[in-house]
Amino acid sequence: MDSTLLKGLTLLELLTQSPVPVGVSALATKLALPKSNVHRTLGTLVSAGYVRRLENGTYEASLKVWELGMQVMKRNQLRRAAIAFMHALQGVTTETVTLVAPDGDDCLYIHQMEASAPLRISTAAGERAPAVMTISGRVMMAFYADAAQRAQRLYDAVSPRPPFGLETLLSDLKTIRQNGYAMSGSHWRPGINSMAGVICGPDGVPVGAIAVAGSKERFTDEKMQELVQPLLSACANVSRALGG
Amino acid sequence: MDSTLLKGLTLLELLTQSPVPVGVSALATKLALPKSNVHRTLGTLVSAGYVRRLENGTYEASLKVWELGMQVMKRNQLRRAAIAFMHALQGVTTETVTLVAPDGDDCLYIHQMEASAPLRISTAAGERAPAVMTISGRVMMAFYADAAQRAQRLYDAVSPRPPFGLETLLSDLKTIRQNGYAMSGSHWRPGINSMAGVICGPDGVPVGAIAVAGSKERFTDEKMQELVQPLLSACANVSRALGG
DNA sequence: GGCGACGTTCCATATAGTAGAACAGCCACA
DNA sequence: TGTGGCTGTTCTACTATATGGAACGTCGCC
Repeated sequence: MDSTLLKGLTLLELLTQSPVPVGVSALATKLALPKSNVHRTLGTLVSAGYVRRLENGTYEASLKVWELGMQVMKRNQLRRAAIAFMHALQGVTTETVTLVAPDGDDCLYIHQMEASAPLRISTAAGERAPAVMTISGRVMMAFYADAAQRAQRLYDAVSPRPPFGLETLLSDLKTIRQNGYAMSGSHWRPGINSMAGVICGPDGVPVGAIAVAGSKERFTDEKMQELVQPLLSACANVSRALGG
Repeated sequence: MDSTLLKGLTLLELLTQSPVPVGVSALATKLALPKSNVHRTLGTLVSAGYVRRLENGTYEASLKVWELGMQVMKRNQLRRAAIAFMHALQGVTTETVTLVAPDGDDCLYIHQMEASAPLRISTAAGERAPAVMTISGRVMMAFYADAAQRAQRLYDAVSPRPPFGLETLLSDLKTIRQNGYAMSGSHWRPGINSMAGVICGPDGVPVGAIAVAGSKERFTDEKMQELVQPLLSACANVSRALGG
């Protein structure tokens, strides 16, 4: 099943995750592969432009992966549909507005519009977090048809074990479903208030979420209450733009 | 030389460049490869998470490439060093500020801060353009030690043939070198005024450029003149932050 | 000066990818 | 309602291609 390709991709992933250039030996031990093998694979990755070889014989990922990735993101339906309405929402609040998509057990941070007073602590675009631990993830989970089963599966999958029980999660999801939006909790990052609404596709299945987050002191409960309607209408507009 | 890996990467590039999902046959003919081969390769790309198979048997690139690419970009030295000073520059002007890096014969658009009145026509982050055709590319070319040779090579490489002669380019570069910055031209995109300064690494070699661009009507010659000093100091600051 | 760890090169072996043919499903046109 | 031509997919014998151990040259450190 194309083990060579698979190995090359794994190698590329390792390099993209490494904060510093890596040598052949380190990569070889990490992949449990002979040095000569890794060396040749690195050679082809270099000749394809995905990896750069530094003068001291170490290797690092080039920007080619990023360039390809940006082409993909540029065409992303969710982002294209959401970006205008996010701008509008950004105009109403002064906090950080984030676009999130579900991806496996996690939610993936697609786009972020930083507040004028930027929120340094928050997760940035391109990162991911367990769905159970974020309001964005929760608001999406709440609106799946099989919400309860899915919640249990995701809850069991997350490690380390969350600081709350499964029952708490399930009742939270129920509340979210009733309200139509999710709020605060600050389970994921302490000191931060946040709220999120769900974006649904044509078939009513959650395909994304818009979240607003700010520091507890500035982004008070009152301000959040004022934002409920703008947030919900933004989400509704995006859902409609997607054909829902 | 790991032809399988090379082929898989080419396939991935094709998919990232395609605006719509593609079928096996189309990919096979484009790569001049047997269908069965492409089919198996697509299978491993899917199992690795880089490609998604749609229900109608067509394939499209997933966001995994983008996710990896964002990890690389997050660590990018140039971007990390420049972003704060770009923000400062953005505060002075109301136009679009762009960070550019040289990459082969092209310049690659690393980061873009949109103006309050956004400039829709300009090239976006993740895209690339021939160095000869942009002020950002020109300001970097002008400050290489072998500027003249490099200019000739890049001039000959670009197609279609530029609407200006090599002599014009060389004299332009000379002017740029004397001024310390590049201005306007609007060779690449008509109706747009633009200016750029160069960012140099520790060894004095150009490693990037900062460009400011706006519509001819709003971003007048006078406004550009006022921006020369802020732009140059921003570039100098970034160069210094890089150890230059 | 020599030990150890590094990146790199080489080459016989067999494994893993190749390519063609055959299959099954779909759609369009007659 | 066929039928022809297009999909994507499966299968298999073949051989070209990746494999991995051993040997090489080089650097830095004790």
